[in-house]
Amino acid sequence: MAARRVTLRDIARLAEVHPGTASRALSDDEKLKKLVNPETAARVQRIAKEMNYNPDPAARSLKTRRSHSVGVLIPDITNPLFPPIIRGIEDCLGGNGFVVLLGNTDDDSKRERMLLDGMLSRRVDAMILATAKRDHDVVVDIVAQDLPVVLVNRVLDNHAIPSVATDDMAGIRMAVNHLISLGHTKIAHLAGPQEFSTGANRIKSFYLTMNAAGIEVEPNMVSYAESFSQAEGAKRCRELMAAFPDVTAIVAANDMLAIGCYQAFEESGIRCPEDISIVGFNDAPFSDKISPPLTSITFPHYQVGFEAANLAVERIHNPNSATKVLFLPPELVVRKSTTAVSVKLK
Amino acid sequence: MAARRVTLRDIARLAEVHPGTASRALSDDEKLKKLVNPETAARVQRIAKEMNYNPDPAARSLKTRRSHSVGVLIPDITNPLFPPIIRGIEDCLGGNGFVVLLGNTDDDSKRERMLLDGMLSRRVDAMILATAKRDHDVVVDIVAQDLPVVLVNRVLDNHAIPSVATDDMAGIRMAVNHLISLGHTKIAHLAGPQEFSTGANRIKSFYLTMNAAGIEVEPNMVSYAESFSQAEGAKRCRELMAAFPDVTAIVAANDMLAIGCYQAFEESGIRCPEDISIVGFNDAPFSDKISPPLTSITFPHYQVGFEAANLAVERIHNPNSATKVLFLPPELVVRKSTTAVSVKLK
DNA sequence: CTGTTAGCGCCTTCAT
DNA sequence: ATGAAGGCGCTAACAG
Repeated sequence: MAARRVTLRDIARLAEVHPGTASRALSDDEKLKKLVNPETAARVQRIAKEMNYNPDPAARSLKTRRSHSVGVLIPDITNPLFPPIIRGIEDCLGGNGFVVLLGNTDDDSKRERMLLDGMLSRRVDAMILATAKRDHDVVVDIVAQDLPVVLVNRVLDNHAIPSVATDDMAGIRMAVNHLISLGHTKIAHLAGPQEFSTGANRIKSFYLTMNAAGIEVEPNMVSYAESFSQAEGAKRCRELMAAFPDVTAIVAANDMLAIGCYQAFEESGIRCPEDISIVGFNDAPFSDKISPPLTSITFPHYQVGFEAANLAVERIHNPNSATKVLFLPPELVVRKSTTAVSVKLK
Repeated sequence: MAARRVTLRDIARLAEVHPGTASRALSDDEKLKKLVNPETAARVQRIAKEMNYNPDPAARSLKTRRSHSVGVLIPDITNPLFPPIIRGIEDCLGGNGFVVLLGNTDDDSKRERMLLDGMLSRRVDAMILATAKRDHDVVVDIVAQDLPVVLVNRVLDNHAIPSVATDDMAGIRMAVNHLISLGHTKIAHLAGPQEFSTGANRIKSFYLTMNAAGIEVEPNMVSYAESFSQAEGAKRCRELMAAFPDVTAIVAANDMLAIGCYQAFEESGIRCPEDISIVGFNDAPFSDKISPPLTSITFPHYQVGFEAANLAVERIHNPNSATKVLFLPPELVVRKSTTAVSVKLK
């Protein structure tokens, strides 16, 4: 079995033309294709289809220096934020004839480096990173190689690289204003790691929005999580609640952190939303199913992935295209974890 | 920038040997490597490292007919069951120098075919399928091409292909016996699609276990969902509750279906677990966070993926290795969605 | 132990 | 409009 693969020469022989001609007839490049007699071309194409000929990507790639693959680096596919983004990326890339090489970095630079090297040596045509730090060495390395890069979800401070994300500042603004409109003023922020744009922009927006509303943020009422994880959420929340028993609401930098807070609440018998309101960010799948259903900031994950892939394709075809930085709008989803302040007896 | 890539001839020239020798010195194949003078080999390797030489995968692949990539087909990465499995697959494969090509089929054969063709033409060294039907045409096509295949999560009726999954029958047995031990006898089964081993084995085990306990299953107290989705779960649950108001417990073929039931319960004011107990299957992430936390059958998703990849690697290196079918043990996780029967006033 | 040679399958410039 | 020829970077069979 395993019949020998049909090759360009096979179909050339059958069509009674030279392989070179067959190649042109089958070329995607319109300019080349026009150089061949329409009838011959048609015949070649028909035969190719009949034999269901597929050009060998290795051979083609050896010649053209294109692998028709793009590398995608994410922190961890197990984080529910990423599956829809990846799905968007794959759908777009697949539709354009590319294949994706996926890698999980766990936000560990050594791992990231290794994975990147592997992809580079496999000659990916572009990289899509969901792992970017605010000023990311790896990114500059890649651009130095003249390889197209696009960032998803996290962006650079200087917006120097094509990126697609949601507007973190706008999202947090909605979250804070929602709480304020509910009568809250003692609002804490559980911030994410500041090395990522997501962490940094969200905290910045928190301060800005609070100030704009004329509410002063007490020092230390902003707590820094070291990672976007449930465990960190729980830990920081405990500290926060101990230090500020009169806080009536928390803006968490993402849903994982918020879910960690749930755990801390439960431990100390704090009821949500009766005693405290909380809003998350990302609207991860299942944020609506947990108890209480989490008020969160949602954004179109799938589209973010899709558009990022689109930018990558654009860059591959035209490396000098403009450096687009695209923000898709977030939305507030009010569920059961937020409610109007009640007088809280100390 | 983008200095021309360093090639085998470059390092051969620097090492003052013939490219052929350099190739051997750098070969992974120990048998070949031994044919070269240790000193020469060392020199070549040193220079290769200094120049940080990376063999061109396209060229190598053109020659060797190996791509060092394996294709992975799953129904939908957005289904929370899959991320940990994929992570396991990637970790194992990555550790063995392979790269993963991922595709989402949505359980649609046309899509599957297309994706498969793409991967085949890219000369993947093996395929891992999480999409298998109980007798799967696509699978036989792949084996016909002499390409290693391994199945994850879903297996074939005849176990003719290397596979890794959990023991569905054992899992359901635990679920049913748990319910019985809680005093339930009016137990319904919300079955999954019968085209998949998961659906078929779970229903089979349901009947077997009920019978073994001397409980007769009333006709129609088993309902068939057309897909493993929340929507189907809700729909079938409504029908079930309407037809059998005296049911006190449901065994759902997976968590998605169970969550759908939650929705149906809520609609008709049925309390869980007070009025009805339910157990799911898969213990998807967040099944512990929903309300009430779902009693479910868990199994080591990551390991299942990892082992499947392992089998694939084994097969790549030795196509004639035994056709292993590996079942990892499931476990019952009791949470809040199941409780002892209470007398139910009609 | 090492050099030689001959492609793998495709694209593309140069002739014709 | 098509044929011819060379080579992308690497490996492997064959000499020496």
